[in-house]
Amino acid sequence: MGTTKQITEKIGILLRDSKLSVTETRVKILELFMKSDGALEHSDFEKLAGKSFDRVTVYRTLQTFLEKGIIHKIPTTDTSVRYAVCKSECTEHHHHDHHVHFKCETCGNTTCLDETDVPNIQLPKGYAMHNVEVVVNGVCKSCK
Amino acid sequence: MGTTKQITEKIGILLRDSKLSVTETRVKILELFMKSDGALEHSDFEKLAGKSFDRVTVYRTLQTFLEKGIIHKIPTTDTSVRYAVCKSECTEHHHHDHHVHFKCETCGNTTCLDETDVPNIQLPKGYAMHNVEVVVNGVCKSCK
DNA sequence: TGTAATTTTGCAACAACGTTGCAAATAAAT
DNA sequence: ATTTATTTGCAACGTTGTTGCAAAATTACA
Ligand SMILES: [Mn+2]
Ligand SMILES: [Mn+2]
Ligand SMILES: [Zn+2]
Ligand SMILES: [Zn+2]
Repeated sequence: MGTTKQITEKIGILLRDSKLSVTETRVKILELFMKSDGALEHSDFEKLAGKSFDRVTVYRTLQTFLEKGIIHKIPTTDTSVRYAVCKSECTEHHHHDHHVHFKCETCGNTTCLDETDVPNIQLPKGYAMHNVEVVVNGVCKSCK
Repeated sequence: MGTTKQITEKIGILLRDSKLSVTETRVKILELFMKSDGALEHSDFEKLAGKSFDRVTVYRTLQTFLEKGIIHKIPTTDTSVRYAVCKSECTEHHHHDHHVHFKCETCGNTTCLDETDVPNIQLPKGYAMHNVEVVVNGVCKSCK
């Protein structure tokens, strides 16, 4: 994962590549993503970072990152929205997160299984497939 | 699908089988589920049924149906929660909705593809799988 | 069928979440 | 360094979801 300094530098490059100004909030939020091993939801940022930035700013920042292909959403069955950082293949114009997500019923963490590809699905005739989301529920490695 | 009278009768049986009182609200909500071809979310009931029942009652009714295995949730990437009626195999103690869900990007409808089984997933070592949720995004038959 | 016991509903009040407009602060461009 | 463009924080507001409680409806039972 690298030192804090390396991470900060990496984040600066990532933001500039996405044509985004490098601001304290954006850097801090990306740091939290990179230091966390699971997906994060909106309320996590207030918990993890204290009240160091405004709720509104967090909403706007996540929205911007989403549009730029820096983070992606993960489906849930509750009213929360979870986000995780994308791999380098994602761009402003196209997301490529073809991996499986795992939700641990014990610790509650949601993680990207980057090495686990989503399988082929055979749809009924007449349906056009654009992308497939897979979320596996169970018990994760750490909780077993 | 049957006549309205047949549906009402079916709903009465379903409720009694689940050891639930047969109330106007419950019958009405199940009717809306059965007459809709897609999944419904909370706000749909207020739209479809006018203000004929209270918001709180809808929340409580959906919660009850969920616990009794009458409906199941479908994952989303926004703050909504979608529900659809279960097939007969689901019980109070165990859900068996091993089918794929489809979200149409054109009409916005989410449907259960009851005939499309969720595929096998090979998880990394150390993970225990309990169940798999699959949501396919694309364009549905009617919108094509 | 009538009455008592149980369950469900609707209301009020509240808390949490999410959005918008706008002025002040910050970052980028020159 | 100054100007220009972007981002942030605040206030205000609307929406969504929760809880306690009394009234109403349903069920159980005589
Ligand atoms: Mn992911
Ligand atoms: Mn379904
Ligand atoms: Zn875990
Ligand atoms: Zn459609």
